[in-house]
Amino acid sequence: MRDKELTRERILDAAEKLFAEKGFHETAMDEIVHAAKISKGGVYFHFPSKEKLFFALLDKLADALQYEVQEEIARRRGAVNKIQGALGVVLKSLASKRRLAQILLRQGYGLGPAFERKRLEIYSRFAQLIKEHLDEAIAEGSIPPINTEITAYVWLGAINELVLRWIYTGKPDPLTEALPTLLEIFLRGIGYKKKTKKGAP
Amino acid sequence: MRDKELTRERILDAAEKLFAEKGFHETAMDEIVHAAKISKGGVYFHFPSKEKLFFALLDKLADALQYEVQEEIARRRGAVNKIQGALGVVLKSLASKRRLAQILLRQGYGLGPAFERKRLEIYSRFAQLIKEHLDEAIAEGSIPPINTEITAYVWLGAINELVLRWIYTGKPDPLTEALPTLLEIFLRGIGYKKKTKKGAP
Amino acid sequence: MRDKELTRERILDAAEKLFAEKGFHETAMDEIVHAAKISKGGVYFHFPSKEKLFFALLDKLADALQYEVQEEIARRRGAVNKIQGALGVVLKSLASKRRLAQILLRQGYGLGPAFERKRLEIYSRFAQLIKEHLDEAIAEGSIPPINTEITAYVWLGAINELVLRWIYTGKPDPLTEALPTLLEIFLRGIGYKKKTKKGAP
Amino acid sequence: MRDKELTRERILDAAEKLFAEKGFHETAMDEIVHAAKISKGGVYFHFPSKEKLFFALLDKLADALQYEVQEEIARRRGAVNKIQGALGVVLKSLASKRRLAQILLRQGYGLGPAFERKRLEIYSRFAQLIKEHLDEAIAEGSIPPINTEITAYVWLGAINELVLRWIYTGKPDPLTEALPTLLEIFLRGIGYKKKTKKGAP
DNA sequence: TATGAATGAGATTTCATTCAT
DNA sequence: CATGAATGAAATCTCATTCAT
Repeated sequence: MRDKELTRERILDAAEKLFAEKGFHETAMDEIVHAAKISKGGVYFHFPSKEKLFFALLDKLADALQYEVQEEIARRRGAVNKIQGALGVVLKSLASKRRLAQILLRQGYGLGPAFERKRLEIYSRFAQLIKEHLDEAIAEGSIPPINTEITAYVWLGAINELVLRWIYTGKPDPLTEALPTLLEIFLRGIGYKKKTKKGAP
Repeated sequence: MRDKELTRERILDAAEKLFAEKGFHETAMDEIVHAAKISKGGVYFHFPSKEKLFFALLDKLADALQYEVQEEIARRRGAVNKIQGALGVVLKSLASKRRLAQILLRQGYGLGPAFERKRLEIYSRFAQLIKEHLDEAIAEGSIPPINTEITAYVWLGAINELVLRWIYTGKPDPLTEALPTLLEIFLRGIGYKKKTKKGAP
Repeated sequence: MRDKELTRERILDAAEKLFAEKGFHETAMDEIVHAAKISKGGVYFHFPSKEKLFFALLDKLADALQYEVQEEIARRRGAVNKIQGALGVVLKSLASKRRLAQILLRQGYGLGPAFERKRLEIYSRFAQLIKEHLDEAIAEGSIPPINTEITAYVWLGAINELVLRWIYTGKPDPLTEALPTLLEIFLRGIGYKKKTKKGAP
Repeated sequence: MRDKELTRERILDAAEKLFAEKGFHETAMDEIVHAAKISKGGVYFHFPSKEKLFFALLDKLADALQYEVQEEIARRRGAVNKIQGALGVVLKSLASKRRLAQILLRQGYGLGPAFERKRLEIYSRFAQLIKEHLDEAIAEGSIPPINTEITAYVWLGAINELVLRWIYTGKPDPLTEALPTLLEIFLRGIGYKKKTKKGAP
């Protein structure tokens, strides 16, 4: 029982490392088998195919990130504040876990319909999260009405691109240095105006 | 003499169709050979490898799009106006040429370092274009200072994601329906304020 | 477990037959696969490339021949006598195993540097064997001093050429008919004088 | 007319260089075409196939070497003396023209029956030359009777192996350093006794 | 004579997956 | 649960040769 879980984890860890470094097609099952110190049959016992293994990994990573984000959201008050916190967590997480970023943001494109569906599903989870709080912010009156669905995808895409660029060029260093500009663009983009201290013009 | 160019085009056309439909790895050279009505050796005479063929295609498509964008930019006056025009052209182009979108935005991720480098190179061309005009807008005083490089990538990523989603879900239909929201978010995000008619409050 | 070894042998046997008959380049992996009654992947499981398979075969054959030679050497007394025995064994072996001769003597030339290095390595094993006993014969006083290294290669080359000619022209028939002349040339060449019965002039 | 010959020579030169360096199979017609600064069709105009080109080259080189050898033979008197001169010329020629050695001695093995036939034909030319003078030496009474055909091939093989080893290991350096040992082995091998000055025992 | 684009059969190699042990 | 030898379809790429210009 316990061992079973351990083996599964070992496989997922090996897969995470290799998929992140080399991509899905460039990684051979043999390599995963070797890195996980298990046999071929062993991997196929736990995961029925390479594709399913990849998807299981995506789910695992997305779940973990979503969990962190939701923790942060729960910790904060106010829709816009929650959003700011969430963005910060995402950037910090991706910055500190390069592999996570590589797999979640880079892999799963152009690998055929099944892969794209999976990616879309995962992204829509996060888009939904953003959308909800944007809708809440509008309801609160913190920001003017806007198409929150499009906005959510705009934000996801923006983050995706910035992180990808950071992975490859190393800029900005650290990645989180982009956070203030990003927040400025995002919040201004949705018409949010910082509350000024009393007596401001 | 002339025929040489024609054959090259025929190969590129076949490759464009197939790569767009099925992706890089899912497309076999045999299929391209067949679709282009040429022999295997013929393809390899013009392109030394499948990868090089793919890159040549990316360049060709990116060049065409960039050309359209720059035409539009040249046609307009005023940095912000140019930017608006450019975004419109990009969205319209991608909307009307699904293949272009599929190849430029979807392929080339997670296919290994060489592919990512190429994608980065192409994206940076467009980022540079955006950046230049943003800098100009700041110089003109049309918008307040901002990190224009990050902004450029934010925009590219946002467009990328929206188009990808459109390709898969068909929403929004038509894609260009997203343009007003997009412009609103983008322009507001950079602090641009629509010039109000004289006498407005 | 045991089967693994058997498969390996089956592949090597098929390769021996085909390489001997048709040469390295003229033999397709497909033919070996078919002759060995195994799958393509099966061959590649045991040998990572056609070249490596060829080298493994060379080693196997050279090992076997060397073993026979050393057995004969151990069986005899006296350096010159050992040498005579060894030459006899080599010629008899090559004469009775045409394939061995074809592969060891004919293949591996002009197939690129890696092949030549291998051939050189194998030949130097036999050259070393000859050299040792020549040195011993000198030490014993059976023959006058001479450059034994050059002599060893001279002998190898001579045998090589004779056997090659025999393979192609069938002359001399049988090959071993050349043995007396060969021994005469070789032994006289190193200044060895047959011990004459007592009282000879 | 003159140009035709020049082009032919340019092709042969390029082929000589490449075949010597990389071997027959490793050398692509494209490379020869490029090195000879001619077009594909041009090469095929002068030589109907790659194989024929190779054979033409072998003939050219063998002819040149044979010419040198015969010049030397004509210059000397006495069968044994002629033989000594011929061996010296061969070794000096091969030593100074590495390419010649590489092609004449290394190539043409294991490349299929046509190649072997060609090699045999060329070697038999030289074997014949040696045999003739050995027979003469016997007729002169300079050496005792012996199987001169076998002896001729023994010598050829010995030279072949020594030169091959020199090409790869660089030893002996210079190659001609092996000449005295070689002559000693060869001449002693055929029972030749150096004429001693008057009054020798 | 010369060119070089085009041919197309064929070669080696890869790799996800299976299954007897 | 685990092993790893074996499968076999499929993929990319090579290259001697041809032929219209």
